[in-house]
Amino acid sequence: MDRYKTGIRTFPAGSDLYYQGETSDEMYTLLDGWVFRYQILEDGRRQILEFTLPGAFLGFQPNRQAPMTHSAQCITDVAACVFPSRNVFELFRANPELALRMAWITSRDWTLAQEHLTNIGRRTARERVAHLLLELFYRVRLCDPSPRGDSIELPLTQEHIGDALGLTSVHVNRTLRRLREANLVAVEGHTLRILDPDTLADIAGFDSEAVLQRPLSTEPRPLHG
Amino acid sequence: MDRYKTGIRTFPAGSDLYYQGETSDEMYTLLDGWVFRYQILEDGRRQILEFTLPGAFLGFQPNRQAPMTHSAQCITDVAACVFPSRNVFELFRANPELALRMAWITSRDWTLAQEHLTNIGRRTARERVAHLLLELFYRVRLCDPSPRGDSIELPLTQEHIGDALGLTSVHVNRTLRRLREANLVAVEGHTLRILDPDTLADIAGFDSEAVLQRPLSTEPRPLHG
DNA sequence: CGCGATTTTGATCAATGTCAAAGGTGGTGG
DNA sequence: CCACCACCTTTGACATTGATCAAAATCGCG
Repeated sequence: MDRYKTGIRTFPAGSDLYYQGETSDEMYTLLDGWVFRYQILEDGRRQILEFTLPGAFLGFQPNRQAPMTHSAQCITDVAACVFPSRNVFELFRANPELALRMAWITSRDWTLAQEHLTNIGRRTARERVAHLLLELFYRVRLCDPSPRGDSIELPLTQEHIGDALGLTSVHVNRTLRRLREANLVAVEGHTLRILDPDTLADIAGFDSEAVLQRPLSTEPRPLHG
Repeated sequence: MDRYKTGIRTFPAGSDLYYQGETSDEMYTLLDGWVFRYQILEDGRRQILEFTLPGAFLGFQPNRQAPMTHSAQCITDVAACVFPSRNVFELFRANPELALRMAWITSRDWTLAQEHLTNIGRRTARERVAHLLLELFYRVRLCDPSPRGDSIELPLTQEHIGDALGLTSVHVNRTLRRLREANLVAVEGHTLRILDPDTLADIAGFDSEAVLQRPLSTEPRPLHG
């Protein structure tokens, strides 16, 4: 895989890796920083589909000539490994193991999207927020297992959270306050502390197995890095 | 692929192909009938993730030992081609083209899930219903191009629609009535007629390209059939 | 014909959105 | 080092959407 990369590039916070509606001839392995995928409606309403962490693979679309179905924006400054998407399928044909990993990665993304669908479609604001915070907490932990403790760095605004959960940022604010008042979480600045993970998981109906989906040793690993 | 199938089986309407929380050692190519994938919360709330039509591939999960993250239920009587999932990865390794197709299929499912996320998260009830009806209309048409015309058979209850859209069936009913009163659609029994596709697409913010995603000839085809 | 499931409608209620304005915060340039 | 500015958070008052509860009408089917 390394042979095909065009190099490592950095992107400033707020910039987009690619845009919905345009074709993209690059793919990315996120090395450092946070990115989110999102869709925009004509009138500006925004749905955040997923927050992606280092290790994520971005920009793959099975149909290369088709315009991207979503955009991807950097939340923080980002470092990413860039690949041309020109010859993905040839590459996959030449390296079956890569195709397998791609299937694995896409499938995991899809499972996460399903959790998000259920979260948005069938849970209350309180449950949704609790669920997202737990998801991000455990995903960040998984991504960087070193800092044991009850807090992570969370570079999101309340608007990000709202757009991911189908809520307004105002309502996210009120919901977070109530969770704070119940001594379940503490969100100060860009730090999230999970004070009562069990109660929170109970509220959220959070199943860490379903959300985290680690690869098994006998099965494919991530594409890169 | 055919060499690996254990055979064609039929399932009655209302039965489940597999259940969330259990492991499954079978995969299915849907040959005839409608199926939906769904998740259930502890208290019974249900989220329908996707309605699947003939040609769909069901039951693949990258991590075979893990319990299924969702269930799959037959809406109508169903005929499906059944495969053991025991040795998917060996199979994929032996047939790289299959892995590629799997990546393609999963990626398409994921794209559809993204549309659903935006639909549920950021659209009003009226927009959601319009969007779903158009999606199903065009997908059914794509699946069976023979019956040109403005109507399709739609074997869903209003509760199915509600559970797919994060609404109650009561509200779906009222919303459908308003769409009918505006002469946009006609839903009688199990037949859906799209009377004014353009206005409807306008309301729904519906982009048929994004939802339908046909394979290109140079790129992978569906797994089977 | 009769029964269970589904659709339809009404009345009322709760959750969340909208609008508006007042604090905070961090970063940047003078 | 300070002042300013853009952006973010927080809070209040009020509006609206969609949920809930309940009951009647209708449909499909044995």
